[in-house]
Amino acid sequence: MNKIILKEKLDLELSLFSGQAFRWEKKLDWYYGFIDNKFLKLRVKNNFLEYVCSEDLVAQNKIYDYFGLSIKYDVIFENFDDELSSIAYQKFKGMRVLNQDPWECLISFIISAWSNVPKISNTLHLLCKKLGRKYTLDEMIGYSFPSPVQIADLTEFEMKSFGLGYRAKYILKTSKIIKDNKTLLSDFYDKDYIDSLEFLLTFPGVGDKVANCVLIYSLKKYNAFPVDLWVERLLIEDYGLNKKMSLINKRKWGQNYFGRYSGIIQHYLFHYKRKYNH
DNA sequence: CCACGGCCTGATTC
DNA sequence: AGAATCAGGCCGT
Repeated sequence: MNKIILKEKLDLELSLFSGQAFRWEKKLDWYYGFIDNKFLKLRVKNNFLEYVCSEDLVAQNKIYDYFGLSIKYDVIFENFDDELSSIAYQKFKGMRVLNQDPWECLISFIISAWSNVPKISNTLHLLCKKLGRKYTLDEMIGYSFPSPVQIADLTEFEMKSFGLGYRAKYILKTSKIIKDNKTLLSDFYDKDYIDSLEFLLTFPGVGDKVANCVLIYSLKKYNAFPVDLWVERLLIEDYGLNKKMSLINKRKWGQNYFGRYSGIIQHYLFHYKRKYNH
């Protein structure tokens, strides 16, 4: 067993099950899933993040980075004077915006379009079970996320058997674009928000919302601001935006109002709205 | 540039 | 029961 000292509060339940990642499983007090493409389990105990790896050891800094633990959330929220944001922060303290694998994140959010969390999880599981490498840890089985090449070689018929529906061709086309250019996504770590956004928008099945999800949940663009159904309702009902305003203008308004870390604040507000307001 | 309708699918509702 | 409706949007017109 390995340990990481926590200086920031970390709530695994909130971080892993707040709609940003779809493949974690909880059993007893452990959370099983993949970080850096390696199967492991995690739990938090007495200010330590404990973890056990299946085969290959995961570098400690990769885990640290996955939960974005170098970012001080207290500072972000203390420096931003907004009642609803403070309430959401106090309620869900310990919920971290993850830095996932960009490739898996991209596919996950293309699948998420006009769908729901259980369905997204199920589809991803079927896809990984079909193509991923199998790992075991305790009694749990995990399948790694397939590469672009592996997915690109599937037929549309096979894809639809995962329940992908009309998204199947988006996933296929996107995989084929990335297939021959492996650094295409990780290159965005070094590029700014606008360049990354514009490039992501060229992928089929990727619009403004999905692109912003990939930017905030995997590429560390902390001012990315996905406007989904819930955030849109929030902006209209709680921040007085005009219903008629276009989605992109709502997104820009959010980025301007919530500032440099608007994406992190967005995640708290999204979770708050979704949980308490329907 | 903006508004609108159609869309795979599985769960839930009536 | 079986038809409508709904759900973390995107694309084409």
